[in-house]
Amino acid sequence: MPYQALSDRGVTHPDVRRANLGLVLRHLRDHGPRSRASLAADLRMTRSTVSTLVSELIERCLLTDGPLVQSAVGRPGTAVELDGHAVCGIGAEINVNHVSTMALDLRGRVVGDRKLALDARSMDSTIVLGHLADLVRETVDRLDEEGVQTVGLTVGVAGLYDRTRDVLTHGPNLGWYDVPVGAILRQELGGSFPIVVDNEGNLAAAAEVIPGDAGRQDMLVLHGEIGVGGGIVSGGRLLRGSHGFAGEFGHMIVEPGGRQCACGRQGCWETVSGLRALLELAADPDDPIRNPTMALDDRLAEINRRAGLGDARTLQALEDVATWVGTGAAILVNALNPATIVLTGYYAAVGHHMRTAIEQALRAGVLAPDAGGTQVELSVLGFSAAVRGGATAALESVFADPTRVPRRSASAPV
Amino acid sequence: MPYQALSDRGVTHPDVRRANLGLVLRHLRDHGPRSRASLAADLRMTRSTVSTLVSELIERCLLTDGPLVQSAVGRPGTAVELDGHAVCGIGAEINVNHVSTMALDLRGRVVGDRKLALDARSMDSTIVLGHLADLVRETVDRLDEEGVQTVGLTVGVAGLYDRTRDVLTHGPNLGWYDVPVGAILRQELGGSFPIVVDNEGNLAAAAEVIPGDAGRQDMLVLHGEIGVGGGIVSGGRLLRGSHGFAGEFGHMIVEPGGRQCACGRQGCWETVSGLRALLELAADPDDPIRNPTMALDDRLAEINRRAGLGDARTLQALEDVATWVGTGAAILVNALNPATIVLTGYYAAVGHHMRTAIEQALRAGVLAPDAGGTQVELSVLGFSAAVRGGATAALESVFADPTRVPRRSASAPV
DNA sequence: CACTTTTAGTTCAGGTGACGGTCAAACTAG
DNA sequence: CTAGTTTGACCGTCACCTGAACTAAAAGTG
Repeated sequence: MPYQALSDRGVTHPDVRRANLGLVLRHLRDHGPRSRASLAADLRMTRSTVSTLVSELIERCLLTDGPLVQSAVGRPGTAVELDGHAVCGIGAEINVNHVSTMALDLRGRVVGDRKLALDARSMDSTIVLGHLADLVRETVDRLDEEGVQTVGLTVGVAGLYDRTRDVLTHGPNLGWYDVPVGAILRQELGGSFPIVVDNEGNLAAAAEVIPGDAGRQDMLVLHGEIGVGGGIVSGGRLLRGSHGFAGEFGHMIVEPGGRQCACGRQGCWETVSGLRALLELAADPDDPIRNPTMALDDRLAEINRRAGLGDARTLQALEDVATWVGTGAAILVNALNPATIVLTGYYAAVGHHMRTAIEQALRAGVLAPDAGGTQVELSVLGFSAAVRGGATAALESVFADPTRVPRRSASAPV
Repeated sequence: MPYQALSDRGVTHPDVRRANLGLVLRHLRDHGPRSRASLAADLRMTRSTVSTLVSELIERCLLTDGPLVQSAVGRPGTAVELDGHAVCGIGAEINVNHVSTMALDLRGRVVGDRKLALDARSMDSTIVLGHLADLVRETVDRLDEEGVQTVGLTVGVAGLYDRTRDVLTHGPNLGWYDVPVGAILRQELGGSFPIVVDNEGNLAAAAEVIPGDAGRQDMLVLHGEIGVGGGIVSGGRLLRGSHGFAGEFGHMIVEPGGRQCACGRQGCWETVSGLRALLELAADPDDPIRNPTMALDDRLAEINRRAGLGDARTLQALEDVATWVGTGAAILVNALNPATIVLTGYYAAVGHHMRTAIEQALRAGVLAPDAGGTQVELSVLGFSAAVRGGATAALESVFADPTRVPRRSASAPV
């Protein structure tokens, strides 16, 4: 009989410890550094309990004592804060024209950032994954020399990733079908840290969660490039669906009998809200912004420039596309009632010219008054959202169970 | 400073006890009666721990010793099973033409079922709620005399119920706007058990969850009547959205510029997939099945009869509507990737004639091959789904924390 | 039939870890 | 300098899970 994950198992005393260690760690992440005494007040624990928890977290190099904090009267407390110097999580991304990695420390700071340009379509998948493994190995080894332990790797791929079978079933952009990405990478990199593979859009969505921000716990994240995708966050957690295929918004049919889509269907949302629709509306075929060899950032900058100058055609194109974005988003808002819609990808770049029309279409298409209170925001993460989300997901395991990081010698006094 | 729910608080030893008591209770619910020893094996706890947990649950009248079970060799164990005789949860529903309640015991058996016909539109909301409170009070008092304690009431209303403000903001069917249903009922009924109000469609969706059935943990529940609504279940939990407005599928615009909807928009899904669309396609205005005074069940039975006899117009109408149901469902399946779509309301009644066309439209409209593995099923709960879901939701609090039910004297030996 | 084996359920000592009280330390206010 | 306040460490107490020992009840064996 194969290993079967039991639905649940009994809670033991070490579980209590784990839960409380995680609670302290997450509280410091979500609400910033503070003294042991205020931690105790916030978390309704006794000061003695917090003291032992904090000292254990310090032994595990996850916290450090910080500056003294004085509050009105009494003995000042010593603030404790997250220690970024012991562990990191790594996020990676496999795209058509590059593979890249990003390492984040416990505080969410970038401590490693690699990118390798390649043409994935012309190469075998194992070769591409080998290159990615090299990038990861270099990052891990370098950080290891600095005493930083890698706690996990989360890889984002463009396509349908079946999490139940751990296989990329459909990666049309990469030309990959039924590739067991996770298994191949685990073989390449060994088992010193867990390796998880997920859909790129889902990871980018996860990156938009801001711990402690109520408006960022129920989100619809819309990612626009040539294709349109994204993710759904509910109660701070990513909604993946039964196989992990959730978030394929681009192929919702919003206009039956509408424009032909690359997927073979007609009227998919991305045919009217994707980057191609915007470019075709905004410019003639010989216009430089429709030159595919030009860098995307530059083309978007040019669109912004023209819109800023009041160019009628550009503004109209942005408005038309924005109306479709809002119309499609309204469908999802009726179903999901998110607190926030976060626009990423090219939407984030030119979104300030689209926002009004999006919000208008949203109010028109959502049953609940005022679009059910849903706010539209532009992402500030840029195109690194997916790798950042991957690294964050890897770090999440430490916040969930700090005992995954081994105890080291207590802080050596100098 | 008002009471502020802290994001989290420390885990204490009594919490361990609570968690383990709940674990045992839920395991018996999900997997059926079994001996203490097999509980220990399933939950990875020691037999001694299970023994104390079980005896505490018996003291709280939530479990009883059952028959002996013999397995091959060795001493037979005494199975323990859920005891239905101590507590119940109550679900209620406020509809245009009736208010109703249903009480379920811990095993999910119906121990009370009341219904009062009334015309809600012609009455003040407080009067209607007074009638509902009477119904609930009678049920609670009767059960109380039998020694059954009510642990909670969950009320479903048709309309947009804002869970953050605890107010029915928009109830067009009832003609209710900004009615604080929860507060009114709490005043009527006193505070002896918690009262929660939720959207009817959401509760009906929650009722479709089958504990322990993997295919019923990630669901899209579609409820068809004149309007179309439903709910989303993710990981066994209802997705409510930031204000509780999730699940308003009927007003997704699936056909821009399409048929006029009662909500004022054009092309809403319910204009092509609701009961009215089916009736108008299937029969002329003077046909008895379009007679609104005739009971809905009878009209649906007549449609089934005609379809069964092979009537071309009826079959074509069912197929046309089913194609729209599948087309709209495909939009949501792309976004959510549920394991199962459960059809309720009139869909459940005539769904066996719609299923093929729905599945075909689903496969055509979902990016993932084979509709992402999503299965279409017909609900067997009928029109009582919402009250049943409400009662289940109320009982859930006991499964989450069995210590909510007080200890009584140990089983009196006769 | 007595005896061994196997499984079930209870009892009790032991260990983990949170709680609560005490106390020294460190600061402010008068 | 003294009184008052808050912090953080230390320690006894208590809740509750674990594991070993023990009894109970069945089947199999000679």
